[in-house]
Amino acid sequence: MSGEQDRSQQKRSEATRAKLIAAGMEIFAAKGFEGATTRAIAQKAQVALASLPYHFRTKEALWKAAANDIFGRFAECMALARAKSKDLDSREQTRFMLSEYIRFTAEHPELLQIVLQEGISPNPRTNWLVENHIRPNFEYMKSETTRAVANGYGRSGRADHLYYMIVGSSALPYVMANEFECLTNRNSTDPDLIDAHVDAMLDLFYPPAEEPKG
Amino acid sequence: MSGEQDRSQQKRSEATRAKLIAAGMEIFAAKGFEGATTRAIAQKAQVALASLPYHFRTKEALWKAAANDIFGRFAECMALARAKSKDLDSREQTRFMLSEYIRFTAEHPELLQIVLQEGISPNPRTNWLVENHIRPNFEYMKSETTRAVANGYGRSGRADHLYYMIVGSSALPYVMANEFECLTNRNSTDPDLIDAHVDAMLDLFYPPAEEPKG
DNA sequence: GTCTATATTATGATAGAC
DNA sequence: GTCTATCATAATATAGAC
Repeated sequence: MSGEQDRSQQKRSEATRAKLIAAGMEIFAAKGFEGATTRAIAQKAQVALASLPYHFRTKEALWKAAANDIFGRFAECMALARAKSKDLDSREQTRFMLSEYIRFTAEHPELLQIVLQEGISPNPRTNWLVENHIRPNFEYMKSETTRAVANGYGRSGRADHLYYMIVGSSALPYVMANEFECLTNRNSTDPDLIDAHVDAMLDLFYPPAEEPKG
Repeated sequence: MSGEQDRSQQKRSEATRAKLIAAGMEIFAAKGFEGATTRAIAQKAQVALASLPYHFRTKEALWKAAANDIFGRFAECMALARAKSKDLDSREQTRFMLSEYIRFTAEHPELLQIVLQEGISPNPRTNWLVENHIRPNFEYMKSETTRAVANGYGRSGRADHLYYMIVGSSALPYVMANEFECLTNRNSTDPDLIDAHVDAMLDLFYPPAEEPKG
């Protein structure tokens, strides 16, 4: 029946789109927009080169689709973390959110890699990223750090510096996983290393409440 | 006289080399090795395209020359800082070294930008960078953090994480100066902002000795 | 919808005049 | 040593068969 054929073709089309987004994400993250080639993306996705302009019209449209995809996953992860931690006290909630942020970054370094690649030098994608995805997270992180200071356990100081300090110290081992391994002969995404990193980060930015003596 | 002509031509040749290195540094930092084009470099240097292969044979050789140049400046800056702070006590010395590191990064974001661009994904340049330039700095930073812990004012924890945490939180506002401005409408290299960032970093990683009470 | 084939442009490197 | 002109290749995007 043609109805079944339609559905089957639709599924195959959707699968091609998804493969292109996954391959694009990987290569955009690794090489940046200009360094990534559509040939390399199509090859990694194992589809014909012409599928890319067919599904996304341009390289830039694929890039935006990849960015939307990874930021969507990130938003889901953060929403889940917020739901999970809603009954904790303020300090423990903040600590949990930061630890989940670090773990997401370790599992999906492409997020920060794409942001970095396009945030370094002016290009048409910086503004798009900032207004569509980065600013909401920046505002959330600001509210979180403000609340932490108000409740007596957070670092004071400029919110914009604090944002970049937290992002930088959270993400660098995973963004530079390649260099990390080259330098230390260890994989920064080993569960042991991630745990140690999370502990060090929490201790640095939001140390636990001191045990009452005696 | 031909001797004078020789010297004059030698000077002009040296100037062309220097212009290519400066232009290359800027463009490699902004776009990465693969995203940078020799045409763009030659144009920014205001020399003919053919001057690049003449002086450096390949794009890769120019990239190495640019990396050597910026790491050379960095080493000079750190040596000077060490000399200047040699009479301070351990804590103040460490604080001074970190503040000079941050200020160098703010003035020369190309250093970390180049490291980032090539440290994200495996390529023939990662190893070269690590063994020629990054490892010595990593070892120095490790000795510094170890000494800080031994003397009771440093953060304990894994030295490799501490390295990436310090580098990430020091450099991100300047590496992403473009995004920073887009997001906050301020220039991260404003002297006021740099001072505030240095203060926040020192307070976070190496807080000053507590004033004795009364 | 997917493929092969191709038009067009831009790239890294080279040749040869001056 | 520097330039203009060019080669050979690889890039993005499109055309057209199936």
